[in-house]
Amino acid sequence: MDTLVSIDEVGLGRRLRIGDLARVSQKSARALRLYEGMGLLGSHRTVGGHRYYSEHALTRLIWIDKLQALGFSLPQIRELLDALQAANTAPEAMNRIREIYEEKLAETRAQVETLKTLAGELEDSLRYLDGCQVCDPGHVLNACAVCDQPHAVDPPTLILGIHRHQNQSEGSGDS
Amino acid sequence: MDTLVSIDEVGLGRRLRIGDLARVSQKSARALRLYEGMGLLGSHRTVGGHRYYSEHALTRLIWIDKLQALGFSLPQIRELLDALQAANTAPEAMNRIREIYEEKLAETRAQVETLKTLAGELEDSLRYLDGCQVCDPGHVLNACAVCDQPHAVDPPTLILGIHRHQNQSEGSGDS
DNA sequence: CTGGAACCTGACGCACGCGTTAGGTTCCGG
DNA sequence: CCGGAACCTAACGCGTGCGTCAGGTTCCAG
Repeated sequence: MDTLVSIDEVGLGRRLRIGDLARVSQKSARALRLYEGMGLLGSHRTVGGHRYYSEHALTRLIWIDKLQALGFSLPQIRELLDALQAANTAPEAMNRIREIYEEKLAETRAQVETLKTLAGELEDSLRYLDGCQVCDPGHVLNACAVCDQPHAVDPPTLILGIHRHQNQSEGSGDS
Repeated sequence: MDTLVSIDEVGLGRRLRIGDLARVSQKSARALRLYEGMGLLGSHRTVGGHRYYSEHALTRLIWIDKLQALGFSLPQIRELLDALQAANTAPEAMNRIREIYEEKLAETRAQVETLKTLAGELEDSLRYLDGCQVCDPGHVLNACAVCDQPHAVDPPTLILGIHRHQNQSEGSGDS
């Protein structure tokens, strides 16, 4: 069915080649080699030097992907793994993970709030622009520049920033 | 022409020097010059070449900052301004803005959902790690590697990715 | 008028996460 | 056994957003 190599019957686990893993993981082969070079992902090699991966590699890649989405850089992910290696006992290692995850959780929640706020500002701006629908279509941009027609509300920040007067040269200052 | 009048009394309002603007905007002077070079921010110059900004510059910078937080790159912000310049009528310009903002709004909402999901996974992982608290402190990392103690639930993805066996070389034995 | 702070224009550096040749080797179905 | 697809390493390139000299000029309080 799949282009996946003949695997199932082998019983030795899934031996994915780099192209296969790239496909299933949605990463490029380049990325996989990079991750390996950075110590984020292991591989086996054939005598000829070709990489082979077990199915665990996919788990690892999904993990990496999520951490990336959470804002970890690859070096940071590396540090996380290093911290594990450095730990002598399992609880010690897990506590390190816990610390990092807790910190990231707080960051992520904050980021969610930030984005929600910004989304709200986008909504405000879009609502504000509804007022522009009624502008005279012949209204010259320069004469309007974010519309001097009466609006129900004050221009949101995301609109105000667009105002003329800022780009190359302002005319003599005047509101 | 140039209303380079010395507006002493206006005080804090107008005529900011680059260092002043940098302070109030939380941007570096380097960034301000960069923005200007990219056409995102205008300035006046003294005869000697020093930059001066009106208070509108701060509005523009706040705008830029929010767009950056929304994921716009500086070139994209530039394009946005270019699109405005290219528009002949105000409604045309505003419709362009509207399109871009609507698209970004959708993106942002999606991003919020993604981050919420990931935050949830972090929470799951932290809860899971609670089970590790009871591990034998002498538990050797290699013998545990994300703990082989009984947990109430299955390891979340953000924990599974940590499992040993992936880094440099796997032992051939599957676990 | 003067001195030191602030500013100016290059220009190079850096961190990040890959993409993309280039030139050669290996693998595997037929 | 063969040929083309897939793989290998090495190395340079790119887009993004600045930081950071270096070397010189300007501004303004005193």
